[in-house]
Amino acid sequence: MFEARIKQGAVLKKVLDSVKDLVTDANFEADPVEGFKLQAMDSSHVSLVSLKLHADGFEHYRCDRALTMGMNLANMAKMLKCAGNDDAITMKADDAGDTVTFMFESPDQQKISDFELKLMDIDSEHLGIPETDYDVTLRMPSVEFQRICRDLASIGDTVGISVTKDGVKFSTTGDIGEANITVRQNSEDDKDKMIAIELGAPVSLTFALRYLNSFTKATPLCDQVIVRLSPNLPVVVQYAVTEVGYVSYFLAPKIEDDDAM
Amino acid sequence: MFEARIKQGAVLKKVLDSVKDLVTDANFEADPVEGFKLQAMDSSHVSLVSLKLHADGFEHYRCDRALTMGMNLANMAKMLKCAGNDDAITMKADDAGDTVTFMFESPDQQKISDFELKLMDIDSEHLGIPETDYDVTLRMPSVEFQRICRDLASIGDTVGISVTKDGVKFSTTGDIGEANITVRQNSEDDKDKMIAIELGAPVSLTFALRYLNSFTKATPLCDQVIVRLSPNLPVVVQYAVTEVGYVSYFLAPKIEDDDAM
DNA sequence: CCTAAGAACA
DNA sequence: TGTTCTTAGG
Repeated sequence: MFEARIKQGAVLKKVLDSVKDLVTDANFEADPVEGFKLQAMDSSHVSLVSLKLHADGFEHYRCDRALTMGMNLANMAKMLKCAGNDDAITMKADDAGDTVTFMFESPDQQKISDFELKLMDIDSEHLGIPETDYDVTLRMPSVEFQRICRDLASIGDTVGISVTKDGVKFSTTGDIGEANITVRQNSEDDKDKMIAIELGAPVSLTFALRYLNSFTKATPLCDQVIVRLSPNLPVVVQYAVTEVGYVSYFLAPKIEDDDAM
Repeated sequence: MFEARIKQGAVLKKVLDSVKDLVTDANFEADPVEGFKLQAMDSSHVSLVSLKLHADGFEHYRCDRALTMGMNLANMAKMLKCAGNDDAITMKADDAGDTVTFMFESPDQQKISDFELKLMDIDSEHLGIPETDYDVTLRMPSVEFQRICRDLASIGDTVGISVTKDGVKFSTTGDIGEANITVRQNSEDDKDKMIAIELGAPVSLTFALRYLNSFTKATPLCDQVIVRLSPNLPVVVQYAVTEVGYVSYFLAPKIEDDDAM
């Protein structure tokens, strides 16, 4: 028996919106201790998404034993769209069942819905997510990161990210020309606008913008995004799910990276 | 000679928006006593719409003798869109003419427009609208009814509506799973949010969501919708046109209904 | 917060 | 031309 209730249903809706464009089918894992999580590669097997919602992030969480639930994320998202933004959402599944139920309760309890989604068998490839210290940890407003990735994608296909202690330079080149966007570290009072760089060593790497732009679907989740970089390692783009967990994306750098900033 | 003036032109615009998606061409009837009305089947001949605007709902109403005016509703809507929402609208037609004129007057009389629409000959099939007492009369916020029909249509094609004295359950089934939405009767102070059930006997019927979703195009007309149900009879979905009349829709139930709630 | 209308994209 | 996304309004 698995049952988890989140009061702010809008959070779960946003979480799903942030993964459904990247991954079509995936196994969710409900774990008695670790909570509710998902790890999957995108459909083209290039990038990787890791989602974790801690057990104690839920208003109520019960999971008798670990459960793997294979879902079509588009269909799951379709159902969650039927929840009002103020509704509480409860997910339920029997240990031996082949469905998961989403229950929506309006704040005044006047309207109660339950949506039952058929589960599917999905081969779960095991995914090696590197546990490392990164040379660079960058924090910046998630909307700003989204804007940069979107803007550069209109010029070129890849982005070079070069970080020094002063700032970050995002660069691209395309048929029509080239573009560089530099943002500086600040010590903003306003935490939402903060740009902070933790730097072990300067780093310069190149990534496919197409995937980064998919990652920014998670922008509505939180005000700040965290980007971690190390040479020859996948970049980590991480969004906090307020009070509940996080969504992280991983993308290997292009090898033909030039080290110059 | 027919001439009818309505001060709140926006009402007439909304009325037309609520029928034009369902019916392409139809005969309006102007009657000296009964007012301005329309009865028509939708283009696929499955559902039926009945619109009535009472003579005394108009600021001014003159109709020397009954007049049938065949109009293309899309074209009529196109013209009415040209009226400002605060404009007064006057409809005029000669007894022997083949056009109808819509005159729009801005509140300050600064702008006066008249649009002349060509009438067309339309075979008027006679429509039998059942005059009955219904087992169930359900009143609920029109936006909530709209939301339920839209949400369920993303899962399945038909909706089962089961009414007991406590509440109403809307259910559907589709390829990806199933869904149930239950709303409870309340005694809300706020009349707009009222959900009221008048129940002779419990009823359970099934309808095609496609048509119900067309009906909900009338949602902007008023805050509350009235749904009347009886076994083996078409459902009536009725929207009041404030102070002026109503728009009613009729749709026969699916026969393969199971009676269980 | 939710809807509807407009604008931009495919 | 149809669909989607964004924005403005209720």
